[in-house]
Amino acid sequence: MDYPQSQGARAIGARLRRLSDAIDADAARAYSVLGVRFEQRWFGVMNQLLEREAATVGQLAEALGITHVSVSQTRQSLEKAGLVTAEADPSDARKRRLRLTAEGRDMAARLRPLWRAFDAAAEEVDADAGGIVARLSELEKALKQASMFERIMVHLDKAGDR
Amino acid sequence: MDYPQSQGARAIGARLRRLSDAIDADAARAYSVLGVRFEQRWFGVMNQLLEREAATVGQLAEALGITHVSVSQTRQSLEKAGLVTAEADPSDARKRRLRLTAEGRDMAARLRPLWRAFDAAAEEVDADAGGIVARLSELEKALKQASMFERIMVHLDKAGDR
DNA sequence: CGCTATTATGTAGGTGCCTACATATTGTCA
DNA sequence: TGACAATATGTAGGCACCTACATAATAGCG
Repeated sequence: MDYPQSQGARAIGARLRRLSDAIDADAARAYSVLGVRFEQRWFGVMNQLLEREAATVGQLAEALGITHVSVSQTRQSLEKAGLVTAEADPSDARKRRLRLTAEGRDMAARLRPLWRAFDAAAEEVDADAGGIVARLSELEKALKQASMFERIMVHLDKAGDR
Repeated sequence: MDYPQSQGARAIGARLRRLSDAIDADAARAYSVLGVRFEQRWFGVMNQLLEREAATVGQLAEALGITHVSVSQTRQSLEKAGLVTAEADPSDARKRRLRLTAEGRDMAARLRPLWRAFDAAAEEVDADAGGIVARLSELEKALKQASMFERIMVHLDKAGDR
């Protein structure tokens, strides 16, 4: 038994990160094997742009559940790679409308089999891990109901009572 | 239902990361409320040094399940903060022996109640999320048995057969 | 219409980990 | 004993996100 496991619940944050990093690294490796330069964070944005053709930074952020800053930064590297274009929205100069370029669409088509394989691998792993995905949903819900910070503070106050 | 949940298993890596980041941020906030400057990554190293008094970079890396590079970098910021000292091992000049300083011990003592509160909060969340910690262990085991990369490749080959 | 509040997105710097590569030390073997 | 393999740790750069702060545009109100 290694350290994270020996620590029970306390190492949960660290374990989540390491699992995430491991999965990301494996995905990167898969792209690399196909000879494709691809940033993992592009997937969410590209997938959304495939589904809806155009979207603003804010819309993507909301849809993906990340900050607008992350979307903005991702957008910049996507543009640099020629996969996405960004233009001001006609009805509101603050908004930037993002679209896949033809090259972006080609890339997505090319990666479709790989993304399918990702899906299959992920479902397999979910089954092997006793339904981790449903548990993640529950964890997200639990933290939305009461954040770790709030919980920590409650226990800290209790300790202070002694 | 937001995007990560709507994507089922495929967004597992991203979800793990976001949960991890959220928990880290909450922990950071708790330290901040106590007026303590503390890096989350210090916890694992400091806890080990409390338990065993001295340890090498390699030992800590193995115990914590992270790379020696991460330990080395953490050690450097801990030293800079005056919480840890590092000296060459008497029996092997390559090895660096790390120890908590008196200041490091004081810091740990001071944080004990907070770490206790972390533990309690984490166990609470584990219970609320239907035993996520055990599922994480199963996920770790599943990925050790067959990595995401290997699984992706298997499915990719299958797709190629069509 | 002018002012203020709100909204949209960008810049800067940071987090905790990783891989690739590098250097120095120790161990082993002929 | 010397050469080479193995071991220990460090440097550099990267990843995908975050918060704080900033600027510009729009909405709303008197």
